Amino acid sequence: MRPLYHPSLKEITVQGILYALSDPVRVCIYAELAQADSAMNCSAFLSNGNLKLPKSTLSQHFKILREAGLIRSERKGVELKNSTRCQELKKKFGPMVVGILQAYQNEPNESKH
Amino acid sequence: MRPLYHPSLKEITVQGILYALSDPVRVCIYAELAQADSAMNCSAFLSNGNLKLPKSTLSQHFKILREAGLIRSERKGVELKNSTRCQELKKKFGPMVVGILQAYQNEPNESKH
DNA sequence: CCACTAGTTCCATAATACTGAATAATGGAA
DNA sequence: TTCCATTATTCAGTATTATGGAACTAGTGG
Repeated sequence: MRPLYHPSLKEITVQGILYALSDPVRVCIYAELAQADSAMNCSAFLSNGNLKLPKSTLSQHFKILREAGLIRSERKGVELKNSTRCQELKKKFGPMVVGILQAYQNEPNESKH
Repeated sequence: MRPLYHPSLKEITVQGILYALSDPVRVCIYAELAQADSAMNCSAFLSNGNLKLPKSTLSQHFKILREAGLIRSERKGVELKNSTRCQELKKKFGPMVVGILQAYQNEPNESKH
């Protein structure tokens, strides 16, 4: 298995972030990670109420979030612990990412969780 | 030709906006419209330096921006005058859209224009 | 070593996007 | 009005990208 690639802050682009968050599943994952007080592993989303996706699809979504620079994934034994890189991103992109999260979380959308 | 559809503020969603801005061409168009002091028509982007796309493709991109609620297009004779709906969106989504624009425009990316 | 769990990779299928060509709509000139 | 130039949209074929089941890799514990 290949090592997990995390882009450096320099390599992260607005475009990459927007692309990663353009998918409903990925915003949902990201928003949940942002709200969580500790790192979550991928399989926490396997039967997570609204998200009913096979693990191969989830794995792909996590990869896209990771390679866009939105999340950090650390191996802990057999599982991956995922957390957001919000603080880092704030330094580079200002209020963009938090703005997206807030707008998403304020939205009166019932199919979110 | 069908009439141009513009969603009402209520119908505009974070997800729709993120999807619309997930494409490099569309962010480019949107950023340029946001910077322009007057409405621009579609064909202004036909041979606009970095954007070298057929008009059918551009037309599709404008449609997506419009139906996501990001821009407003008004027919003026044979052309369309496009402008952003930034002010409206600010009311509903707070700093999200402006945050995206600022981050995009601050980015030291040479292939933007 | 074997079984179990967590994620990843592969690949066939499904869904989207791109774009040249045809079409529609408008305005102006003859 | 009729014709023509201009602007933008629609259509259809092709190309690109996403999805998800099956096979696989890796770590952990018995």
